[in-house]
Amino acid sequence: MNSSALPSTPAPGRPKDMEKRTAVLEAAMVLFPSRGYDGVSMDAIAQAAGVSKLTVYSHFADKEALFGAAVTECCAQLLPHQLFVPDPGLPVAEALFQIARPFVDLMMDERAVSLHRVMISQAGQDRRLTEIFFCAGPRAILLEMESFLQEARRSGYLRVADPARASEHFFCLLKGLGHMRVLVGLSEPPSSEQRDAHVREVVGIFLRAFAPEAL
Amino acid sequence: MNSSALPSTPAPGRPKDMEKRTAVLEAAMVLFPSRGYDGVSMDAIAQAAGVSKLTVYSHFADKEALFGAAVTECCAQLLPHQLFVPDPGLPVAEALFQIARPFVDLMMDERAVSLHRVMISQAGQDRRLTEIFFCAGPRAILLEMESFLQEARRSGYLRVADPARASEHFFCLLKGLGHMRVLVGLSEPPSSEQRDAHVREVVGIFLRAFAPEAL
DNA sequence: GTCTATATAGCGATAGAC
DNA sequence: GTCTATCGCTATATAGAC
Repeated sequence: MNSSALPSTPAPGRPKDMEKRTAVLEAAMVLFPSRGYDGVSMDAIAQAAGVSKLTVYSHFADKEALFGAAVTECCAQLLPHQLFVPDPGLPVAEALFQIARPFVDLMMDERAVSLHRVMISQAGQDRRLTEIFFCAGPRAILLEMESFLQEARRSGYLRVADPARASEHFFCLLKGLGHMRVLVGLSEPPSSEQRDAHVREVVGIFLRAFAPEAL
Repeated sequence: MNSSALPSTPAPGRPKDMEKRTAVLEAAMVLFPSRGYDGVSMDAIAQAAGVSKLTVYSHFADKEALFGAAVTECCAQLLPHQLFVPDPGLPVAEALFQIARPFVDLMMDERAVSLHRVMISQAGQDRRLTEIFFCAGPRAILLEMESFLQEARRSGYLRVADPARASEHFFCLLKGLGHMRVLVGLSEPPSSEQRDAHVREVVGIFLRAFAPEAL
């Protein structure tokens, strides 16, 4: 598409183009989650990016388009961070802990919390964007867990009739009331020790519910 | 305070006062949760209430005060609706179902969902308001469940070391992924049959995790 | 392609008539 | 106590100079 090797006309003038575009996008990725869609103006984004407002409009059609790009990029950057795959051959309880502990850290991450807030506050506005968020976030994690549970069932370590549903239960327990409290701004994220204790408790419940042998 | 029996001066002119006040408050209780704090203007509230904008300002100091009153009233109207007390003498599984089923209905109630959305989107704005919401909502339900679990433990029907934590787990499982999907606007609330099945599954998990005998 | 300056519109909150 | 009309401010989006 883009001819980039012509000496005379090296594509009519776009050297700093991408730099400014990413500056704008990065500013939007910080401001939108932290202050909400209505809470941040195009001026604020332009100022934070160190460019003029019209430069923002030259790269993104309007505010909604910039918001969509920012959310999409946030999803992409937050998730692959760590896709919870436990070491093979570990006892089930340990494997579950290795999956659960980074998940709790992710859920308490300030950026993830802000992203949740802004997606919830924009519910019903842009369905395609919601699906992007959900598929890149919750859905991806759930699928990872589902395949782990299928393997554990095949090996006889767990008795899960419906791995997809069991995955939902597991992560809902992990989020717990703590996530809700942080989401509404009532609590600070828990300490590392509190997270450890919480994860251990949840893993215990999950095992009592789905382990083949009775405790 | 208010002398209401003087024939000559029946309190200098306040007959329709409360009527308009409630009209304004009811309009705010509908509009704020559905369109968000920034999404609704004082003009819109005045128009929906059928009064002038200055009438709104005569009853509520500013937009924040009106928002606070609306949220507080929403909490009061949504909760006492049904404070989940099961019939005494019922089997534990049945009692849990009687607690859980109306809770799921409440969580899927459009007004409750909208209230969640607006509280989450306003996180960090007004801490006192957040506490009003949390105490009137989640906290009240959790305390009810906690006392039920204490009684069940005393009777030997359940083996819950920490009733408060077990209550959290129970309701987090009940909310499940479905609540999240509705919250972000990805799914419609589930059908009555789906809710039944979900509640039965969660009660089963809870019992396998906390019942004294193994399944 | 980028910036300063501006058009247009809507917001929260207020002043004065009845 | 209630309403019409308006101020002051800020937002999105655009027009013209370099």
